[in-house]
Amino acid sequence: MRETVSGRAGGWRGTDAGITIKDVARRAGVSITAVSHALNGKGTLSAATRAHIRAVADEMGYEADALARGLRRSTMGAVGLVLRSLDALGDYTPAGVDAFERFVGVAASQSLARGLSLMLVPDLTRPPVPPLAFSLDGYIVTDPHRDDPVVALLEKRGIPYVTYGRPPGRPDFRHWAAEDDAASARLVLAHLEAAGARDIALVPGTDANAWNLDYRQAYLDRCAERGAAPRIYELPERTGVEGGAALAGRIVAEGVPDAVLCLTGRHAAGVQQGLTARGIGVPGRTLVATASDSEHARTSRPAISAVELNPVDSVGALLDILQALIAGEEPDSPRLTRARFRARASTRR
Amino acid sequence: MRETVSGRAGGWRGTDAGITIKDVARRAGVSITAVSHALNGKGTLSAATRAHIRAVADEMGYEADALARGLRRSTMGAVGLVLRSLDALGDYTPAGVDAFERFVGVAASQSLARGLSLMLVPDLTRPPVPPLAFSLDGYIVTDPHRDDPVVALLEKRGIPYVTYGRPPGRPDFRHWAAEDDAASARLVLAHLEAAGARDIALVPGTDANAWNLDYRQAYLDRCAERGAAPRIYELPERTGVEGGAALAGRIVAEGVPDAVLCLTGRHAAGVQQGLTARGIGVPGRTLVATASDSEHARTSRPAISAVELNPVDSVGALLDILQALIAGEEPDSPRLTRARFRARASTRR
DNA sequence: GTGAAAGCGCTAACAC
DNA sequence: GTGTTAGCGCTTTCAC
Repeated sequence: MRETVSGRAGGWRGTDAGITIKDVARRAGVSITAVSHALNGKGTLSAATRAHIRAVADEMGYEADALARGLRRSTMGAVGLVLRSLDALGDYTPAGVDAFERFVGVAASQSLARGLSLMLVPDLTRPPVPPLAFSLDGYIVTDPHRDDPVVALLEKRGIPYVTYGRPPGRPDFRHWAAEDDAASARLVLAHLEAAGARDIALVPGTDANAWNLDYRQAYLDRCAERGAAPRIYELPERTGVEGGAALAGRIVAEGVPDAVLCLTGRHAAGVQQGLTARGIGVPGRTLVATASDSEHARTSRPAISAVELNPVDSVGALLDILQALIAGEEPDSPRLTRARFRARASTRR
Repeated sequence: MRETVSGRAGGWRGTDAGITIKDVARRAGVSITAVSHALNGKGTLSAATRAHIRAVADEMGYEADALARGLRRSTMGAVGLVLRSLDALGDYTPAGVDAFERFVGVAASQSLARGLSLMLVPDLTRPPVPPLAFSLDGYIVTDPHRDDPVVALLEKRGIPYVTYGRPPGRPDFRHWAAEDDAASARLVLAHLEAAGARDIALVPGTDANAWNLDYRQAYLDRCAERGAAPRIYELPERTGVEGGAALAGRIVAEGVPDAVLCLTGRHAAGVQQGLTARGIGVPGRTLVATASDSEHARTSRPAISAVELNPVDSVGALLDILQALIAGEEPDSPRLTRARFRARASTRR
């Protein structure tokens, strides 16, 4: 049947394209195997045949069908991105949480530069599971928490994945990259101390991801060093600005600290609001800083000092690792990147 | 061969999963045809068989392979997103251009809610073309410009697509949605007039997309109505804040207008900076506003009044249309959504 | 009402 | 060196 242009796009969708390997083979006067080998640099073909086939294929504008190729156990040229923090938040577009939007943008552009497409995938463990989910070449999972089911699923399926932020409780897992949170924490704390703060309160989130855990540990270490009593106020990420504002009351009631370090920008904005509303001046009476820069931090008055993540380097490292894994190589990992501290008015004395 | 669990994941990747239709068929004691029909609601099966097959499939955790299914001309459950403005900018993560990051986030979350995956795809007309690009069910193309090659390619391929913003020069094309730019333009202009502005300059970008064109037209209409002389300063989008700052010199040289309306937030921030640097007070001496809210607009001092886009409604409309197209139905389109004007200090008298 | 069989476009053994 | 052939997992005629 069908002796003209064969294939899906031929009789299926449009008018053009849908040129198949068959068409190229016929036109080049060779077998489809030859075409496949020529275009994939496999097998043993004479340089001449190879060149000829390539020329014909180019001329016809042939593009191998990714589906058929994928079906044959090759790779799809696409990786998935799962944002666990947003899964946890239950909202994929929370206002003012631009760190993730930036991460997505950077991930998309860098994937592209490496010839990969990026597919945004929601929590893989909850239906409806996106059809292509298990056909992707690999995954980037951001901020997995302890015993993360998404990680477990990928593991079970044998799908290569890397995590942005070490998966807590998995000391043997090495395929991750992240900013050096412990170093960032020391940086902020040193800055606060330099501004005269001694009694520093920490406001971490409740997700059990490496970010929360590592900051907390660095904070505790510092307290131990200084002989200071730790003051930790856990606050669920989802409570946002309001949660921070409400928490300010409790903090004040227990004695105004010299500084408050909030892990999320929204909490920091809320805490600062709450403090100010209670007559506690920032940075006059106490300092406020956040471990993740966000629009809320930048637009608060005074502007809130913040650790600015480094999505460009982190995504680059993650893709390096992931591509190595997909290629079956042993990646050089984990990799730590450097975040920057942005001193703003909220900690300026 | 292979009488255990067959299939790709079986002998290919992991340990688990990769349950194929064959496995289900064997376990249910029926043919694979029966399984296919039962699970897709096709063919003529007895209710009992159907139910039994479904039960077995569920129990086994069977998920049809999207690749194989796609190969057989079904749908992939995934749509592509092409951001033309960013293609034009040559930078997928420009600082402060958060409108697109928001759009991506909203598009991802809403697609998910409809059981679609979203794949970010770069300029389809430039190699390397992402392998899956032509296998996707449809596309959302944002801000296509006149004679857009991406649109032409999709058209030629017969791939369903919708555009965010009318494709200029294609009056017959109806599969688009967007904020009502003309209405937004009138809103801003009316606001500026209410603040006493009579001589208003317009700073559009140079991309020939509907957004630039429609604002310009609305502006010209207003000038005609009022008998005012139009003052238009075209400025390439990519020039960003610096471009705006530089332009301010030219604007001042030609006489300080009562107000400047910039289409991009970065231009507005730059123009305001440039004006201020030249001793032209904002909002004292002249007003500044932008047609697209951005971080630059919000964080400028004074904060710049801006039209805030409505990605939630727009993306919803786009997906409605796209899903209808994919289903072969005639969609209800085009659809206009409502943007909001945010009055800020830069236009407050 | 049910199932055998023919592919979708491609890759990879394995002959020639 | 090159081509034949057997599938990947699925959908879909078309016999039974």
